[in-house]
Amino acid sequence: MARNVEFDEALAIQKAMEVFWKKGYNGASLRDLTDAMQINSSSLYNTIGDKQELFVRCVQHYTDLRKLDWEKRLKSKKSPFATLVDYMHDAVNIIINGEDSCMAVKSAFEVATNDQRVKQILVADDQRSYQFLHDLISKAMDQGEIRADEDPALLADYFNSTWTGWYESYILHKDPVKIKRMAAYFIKQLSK
Amino acid sequence: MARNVEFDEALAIQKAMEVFWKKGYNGASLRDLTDAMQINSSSLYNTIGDKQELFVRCVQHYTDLRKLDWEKRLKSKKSPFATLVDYMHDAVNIIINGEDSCMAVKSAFEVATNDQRVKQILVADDQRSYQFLHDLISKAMDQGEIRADEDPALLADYFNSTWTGWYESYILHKDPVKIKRMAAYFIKQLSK
DNA sequence: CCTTTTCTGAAACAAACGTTTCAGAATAAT
DNA sequence: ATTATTCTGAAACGTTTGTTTCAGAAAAGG
Repeated sequence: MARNVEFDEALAIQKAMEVFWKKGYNGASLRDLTDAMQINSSSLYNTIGDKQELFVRCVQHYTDLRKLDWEKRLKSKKSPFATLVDYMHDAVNIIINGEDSCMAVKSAFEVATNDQRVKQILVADDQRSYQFLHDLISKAMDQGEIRADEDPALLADYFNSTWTGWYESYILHKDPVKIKRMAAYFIKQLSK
Repeated sequence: MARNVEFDEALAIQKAMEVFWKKGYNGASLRDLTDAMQINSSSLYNTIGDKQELFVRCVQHYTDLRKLDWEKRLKSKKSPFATLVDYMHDAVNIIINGEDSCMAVKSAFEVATNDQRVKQILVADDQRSYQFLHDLISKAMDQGEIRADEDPALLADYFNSTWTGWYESYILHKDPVKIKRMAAYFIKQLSK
């Protein structure tokens, strides 16, 4: 008996995510957001909610995309170690070619200490990332592709936390070679 | 022929730094800042300048403190490797016991992409950190304390970027053991 | 002590903030 | 076609933002 929502909510979230990604939570104003989403603030408040709720949805969306990527990679027909190397390679390219650093990392430092819902989403994301790495590392050890004298759980944690510093390094130095050399060193250490 | 500034500027910068450190640049309001500094905004604008200028001064102050710490450590009478291990140990304790993560890291992700002056200060800080590590690693190699088959420049870069991820990990998981195990693994890899 | 310069406190500033209101347009079901 | 319900756009809401103003208090130098 009534009208339907006019705008594409998924698309609007995507656009809002890009704004938050670039400007951060506090740096993005509601005008910035509604301009990008191409909707009126009344529509936003009627459907999604306030700024915090919108941010939560955007972070969720961001981590959903990563989840899909990991699931796809786990189905790869390459060997576990080759899949790991591919993943590392792609991640380095994202750091080097991306316009902004990882939204999950930025959000962890800016808002995860204050907003428990955001923190929870990021924790879940981090655990999936860990699981992905742990899976591949364990399999690679079983197949003798990487040395098996280390704890895969430790290696997964270590791997998982290594990226973040590379993002920071690239923000400061914009030096692709630096990142590539660190990645190569990391891979070399895993295998030997 | 006239009055002197009434407040202690160094102390005021220290207080402002603590606010920025905790809330970030965009999250800290001028009221938050002047409340902590215990000065009127007119005094702030007469002496230091606007919010951006104040932030620059705070980041500068933060990195000055780090510089002093590195200089002190370089004068240590312990061996280079022992100094490195001490440094790592202290850094882990700061991550675990500190109320907030590193202000340099937070600022890199929040403002270094927009504010060139802040970026410049952080780059200089990063280079000093690199130099500190490179010094110790080179000396430790010369003395046979760590294996000398790696490039000290690469190791210093790698070392330098490793911390950041540990801060993120601790924000999300608040797990001291996780951090300590990663630190132990790192040290073990250097020496063997 | 008096003058001159400077600093301080409180108030005010316009602009921007996140959010709400509401009349009217839109549309699904009757 | 009418009705009932919902969505949209523009405007306005009260706060808070960063910044400025200015009268008066403070004090160094003559």
